[in-house]
Amino acid sequence: MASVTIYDVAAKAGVSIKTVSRVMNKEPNVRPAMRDRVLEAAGELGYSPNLSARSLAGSRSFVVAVFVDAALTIDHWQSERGADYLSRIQLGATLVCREAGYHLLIELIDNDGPKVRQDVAAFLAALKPDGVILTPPSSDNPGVLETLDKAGTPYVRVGPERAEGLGPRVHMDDVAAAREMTQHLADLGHKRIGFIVGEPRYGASQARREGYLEAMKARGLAVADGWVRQGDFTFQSGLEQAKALLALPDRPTAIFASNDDMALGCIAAIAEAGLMTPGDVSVAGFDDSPSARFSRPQLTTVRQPVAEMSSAAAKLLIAQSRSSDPPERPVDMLLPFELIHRASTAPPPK
Amino acid sequence: MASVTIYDVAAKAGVSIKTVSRVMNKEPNVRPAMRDRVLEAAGELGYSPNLSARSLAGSRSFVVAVFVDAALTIDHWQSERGADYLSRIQLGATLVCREAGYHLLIELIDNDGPKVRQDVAAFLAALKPDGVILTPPSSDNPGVLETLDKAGTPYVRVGPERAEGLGPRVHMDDVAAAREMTQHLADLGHKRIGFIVGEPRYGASQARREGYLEAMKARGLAVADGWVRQGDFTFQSGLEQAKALLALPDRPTAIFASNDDMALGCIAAIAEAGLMTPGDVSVAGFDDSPSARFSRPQLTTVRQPVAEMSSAAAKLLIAQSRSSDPPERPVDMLLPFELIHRASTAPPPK
DNA sequence: CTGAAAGCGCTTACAG
DNA sequence: CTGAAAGCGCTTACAG
Repeated sequence: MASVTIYDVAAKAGVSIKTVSRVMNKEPNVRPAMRDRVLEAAGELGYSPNLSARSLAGSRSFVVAVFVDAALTIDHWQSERGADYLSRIQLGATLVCREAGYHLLIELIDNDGPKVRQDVAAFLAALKPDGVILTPPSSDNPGVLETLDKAGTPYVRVGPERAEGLGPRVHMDDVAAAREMTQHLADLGHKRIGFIVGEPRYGASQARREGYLEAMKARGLAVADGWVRQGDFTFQSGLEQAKALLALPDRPTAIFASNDDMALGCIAAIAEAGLMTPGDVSVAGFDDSPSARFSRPQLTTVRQPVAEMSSAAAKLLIAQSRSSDPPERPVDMLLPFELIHRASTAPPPK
Repeated sequence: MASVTIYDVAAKAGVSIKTVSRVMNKEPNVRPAMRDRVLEAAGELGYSPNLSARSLAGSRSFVVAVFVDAALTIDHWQSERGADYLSRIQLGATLVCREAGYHLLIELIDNDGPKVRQDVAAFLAALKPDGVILTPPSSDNPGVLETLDKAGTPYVRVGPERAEGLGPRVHMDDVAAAREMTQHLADLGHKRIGFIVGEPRYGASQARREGYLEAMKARGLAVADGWVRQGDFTFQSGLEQAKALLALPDRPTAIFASNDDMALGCIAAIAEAGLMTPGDVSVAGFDDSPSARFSRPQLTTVRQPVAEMSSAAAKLLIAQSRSSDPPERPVDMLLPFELIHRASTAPPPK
């Protein structure tokens, strides 16, 4: 019960606590013999430095925080929708933290609340995390960013929409991904390709639409009235918008939905209309969510490097906290996406 | 940058730091006028007590940890399967923590590793969390439980398999849930009901099989050879075992899969065999995962109170950390499941 | 109801 | 290469 402290280890090893501290922190200037003696004593005693004491006395807390939007989280809970994006964010970050002896803290943020700045400032003052990983929409929240800057807490923005000059970011190219997926459909021979836009509050929604429009233009394909439809990232919206697309006089032979949930809705709508995917209508999604492989046919989609982005963010923050160097050149990591070709896309019917 | 400390607030309010401390901790014995003065000073200064200092000097850390299995986590990542269970665990706990001013830490545990005890002991010594939420299989890991007991750290086991006498637990009745689902199928008129068992390492797998067998027996329904098949909770295993069931001479008219992923595999297998769900074969799942509503037909399944279990666990731990009372009578909370009737189950074909 | 003193377990300068 | 002193920002007894 009574914890083992640095004094116990120092006494057992017959050295000063400062030497124990040096060994535990892998600082130089300790003779190998001393080091071994300390390590042995620490091992026998089962000593593990108290993080609070380290944090209070020193400049590091060994804690990395992830800011997650509170409203989105509650929404996911209530709607029983998946939280796949956040799971992946956490997986990537947790693994990196663990390897480095850091700990990951999940912090819920009211991005739209009137007290975001206060909340964030209070959190930073209380916890003094060595770094913060910002997930959307915190990644673009000026109040959050400024508060972090003011506190001098390093952070990395994951998948932000607004460009540079706003602090380090790790992201992927949504425009290019949507462009390539549209090209894939065009390459299969589709000329009439419909598109379902995602929830407008997410910057990614606009980026994906842009990529679609660019590719259509580049291939000289017309975008007829009613082919670009507004969804909201839910299965239901995909179902409805696909129905609308199928009801069009000159209906598309392919539908590109901005995320997998909507794409699954499209497949359901196509089946309900008595048509086949991909025989009559091809469907492409975006995300590579778990359900993309459980659908029949399996979904052609875009794999986002979500876990990789958060791993990269965690690594950056940990490296920075270790070196305490000035944040060198501005970080701007672009991670590659991947087109996953599965069974939901095929050439259009003859 | 330079943090606001308790001394700044005390100076500004013209009181001692002890009084500030009393106000911040809502301790009694402070005159309302004093309290107001302190609160005002704290507000103007934007003061937020340093958690490390609080933890070091006091007996609370305001941190609740969730133990998550490392291997499972890595597995989920690599297989790109969902981590729905863990998401729900976290959602429930995070919300409660935030409301109470606590912080949630995710800690990866090597449940099968040779150093679990050491790892856990080191974590507890370093972080001194006020409580730990154990998710399966940590909930049943003797090494983990004993280490927590030895350190005197309060914990709650979520969904453990082994019964009482092993510390507080919050769980649901898997046997009853499987029994009721089987009864539901029998009530629809099914007499030939197949069952797909889950990954054997999970205690829930056995419990669900037991519930199925109990209900079959109670209804006087025979369980023919080959009707109980071993799966592993993956879509693929559900697909394969359903194929095997459908190939049986006297094939079942209903299949009850131990989780939704396998149930979705069943639906796929039924379609591949040229049959209809539920027209020819009914399918029931277990979990109410997000994809249960994206499938066609939508899945009849069991909703587990996962978020509710972790909320309850977090509440218990926070209450205990606040009162520092002896852990009263042993906690054993049984939370209700819910049968979700959707479209994948119907009477058997005439 | 209020406060002065001691101490939590470390790291940070600073000496030698 | 090693160590003695001071201090991080709080809470815990203990006085009054």
